Amino acid sequence: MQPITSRQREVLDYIAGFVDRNGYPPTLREIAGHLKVSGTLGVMKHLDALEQRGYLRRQSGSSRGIILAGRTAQTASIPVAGVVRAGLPQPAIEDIEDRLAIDCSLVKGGTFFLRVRGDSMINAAVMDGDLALVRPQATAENRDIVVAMVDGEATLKRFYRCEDHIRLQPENPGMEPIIVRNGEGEVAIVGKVVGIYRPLD
Amino acid sequence: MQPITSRQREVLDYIAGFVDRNGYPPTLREIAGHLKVSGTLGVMKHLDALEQRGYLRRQSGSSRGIILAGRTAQTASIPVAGVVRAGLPQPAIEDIEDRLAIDCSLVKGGTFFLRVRGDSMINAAVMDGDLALVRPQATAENRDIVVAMVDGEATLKRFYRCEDHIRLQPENPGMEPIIVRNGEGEVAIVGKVVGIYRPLD
DNA sequence: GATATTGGTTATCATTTGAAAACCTATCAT
DNA sequence: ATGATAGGTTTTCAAATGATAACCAATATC
Repeated sequence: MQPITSRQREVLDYIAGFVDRNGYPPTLREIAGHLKVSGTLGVMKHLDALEQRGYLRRQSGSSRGIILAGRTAQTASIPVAGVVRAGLPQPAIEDIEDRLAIDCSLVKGGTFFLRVRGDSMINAAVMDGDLALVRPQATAENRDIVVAMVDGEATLKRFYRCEDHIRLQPENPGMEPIIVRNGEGEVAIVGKVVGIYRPLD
Repeated sequence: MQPITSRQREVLDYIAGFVDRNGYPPTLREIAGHLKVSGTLGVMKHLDALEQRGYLRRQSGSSRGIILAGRTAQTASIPVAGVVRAGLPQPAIEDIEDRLAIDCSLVKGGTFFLRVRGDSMINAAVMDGDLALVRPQATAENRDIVVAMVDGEATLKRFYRCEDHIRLQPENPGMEPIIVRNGEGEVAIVGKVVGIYRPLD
C-alpha cells in the first residue's frame, strides 16, 4: 500500500473505529468534528487522497458512502445454505436456513456455509450436520475438498485431476470414487471448502 | 426471538445483504425500492416492528442509522488460546495466538477458542489443530465434551459422572479413560466445548 | 523563485434522507 | 360487526448530507 500522511492515518483510523462502534461509516461532518476542523472540504480532500491510494472506496452522492478496503465489514454475515443449485456463472443458493457472522480473514467473495449431509468425508473428520464454509470457484487443486454437483445434488469430495480423468474421492472406505474421463460427462465444481464448523451446544 | 412476518423477514434479509455488499446499511428509500413500494412509511413501520422485537436498533435522525442485532454488538471477537491455565474462579488464558470474530448466538460469557493438540477425540471427528470453542463452566452433563485440567495440561475428553467416580473418556480406541473416584483427587473442568472450527485454506 | 502538495476556512446549494400527517385496504380474531 | 394489526399510498417538511466555489497558508521539491 502506498504511504499516507499521519493526518490521513488519523482519518482512516477514525472511520474504522466508527464502523466498529456503529455498524456504519461516519458522515463528512462527523469526521470533521473528530478532526476538530470546520467545513467538509478538508475531509473531502483526505478521503480523495485515501481513495487514490486504495485505502477506501467512495459511493458518490450517497450519505456515509465510505467503504474501507479489506473490510467490507470486519465480520461478514454468511448465509447458511440448505441446497445449492449449480447455475452459472454464480451458483444460486436456495433455502437459506440462517446466517452466521464470521471473521473476514476467512471470507472472500460470495463465501457461504453449506450443511453437510451424509458420511462421505468421515475420514477427513467431517460429519453429517457440519457446516462447510465454501468459497465459490470453478476449478480446484489436487487434494482440495470441493463441493461438486453430481446428479443435481451438491456433494463434498476430495478433488484429484489426472492426465485423462478427474476423480472425486470420498473420504470413506465404504464409498466408491466418482471418475469422469475427459470429454465424457461434466464435473461442475461449485467451490472449495475452506473451513468446517460444527456447533455442539 | 419473537416471531416476525415474512415481509419483515424480507426487510431484515435485505438489510443484512446490503450491509455485506456495501459496508453500510441502506436508507429507507433504498429499502422501499427493494420492496417495490413507494414512500417510506411502510418501511418505517417494518423497522419499528423489527426494533420492538429486538432484531435491530435505530439511530434516529441519522441517515442509514440501522444497527442489526447480531452484528456490531453481537459479533464477538474471541481470543484463540494456545495454553489454558486453571486459575479459579476464571481460568486464565495465556498465549493468545489470535482472535476470530464469530456469531454471538454461539457465544456467552468468556467463551474462547482452544487449539486442539493430539488425537484424543479423533472418533468424535475432532482433529489435531482444530479450534475448539469453549464456554467456561465448572460442571458438565454426561456426554458433554469438556476441557479438563490433567497434570497441568488442558485436554479434551468426553465427560461421564457415575455414582462413585468421574470418567473422562477419550474418543480414541487406543487411549485409556481417566477415572477419578469421589474423594480421590480432583477434576478441574475448565469449560464445555460448544463448537469445533477447522480452517482448511 | 516557481510550483506542487497538504490541509484548512467560510459560505452556499442541491439532494438525500428521516419523519410525519392524512388516508386507504386487506386480513384475522373476537 | 368491529376493532386490531400489517402493510400501503401520496404528500409535505425540516434536517442531514455531499458537493463545490473562492480563497488562505504552511511546507516541501525542483
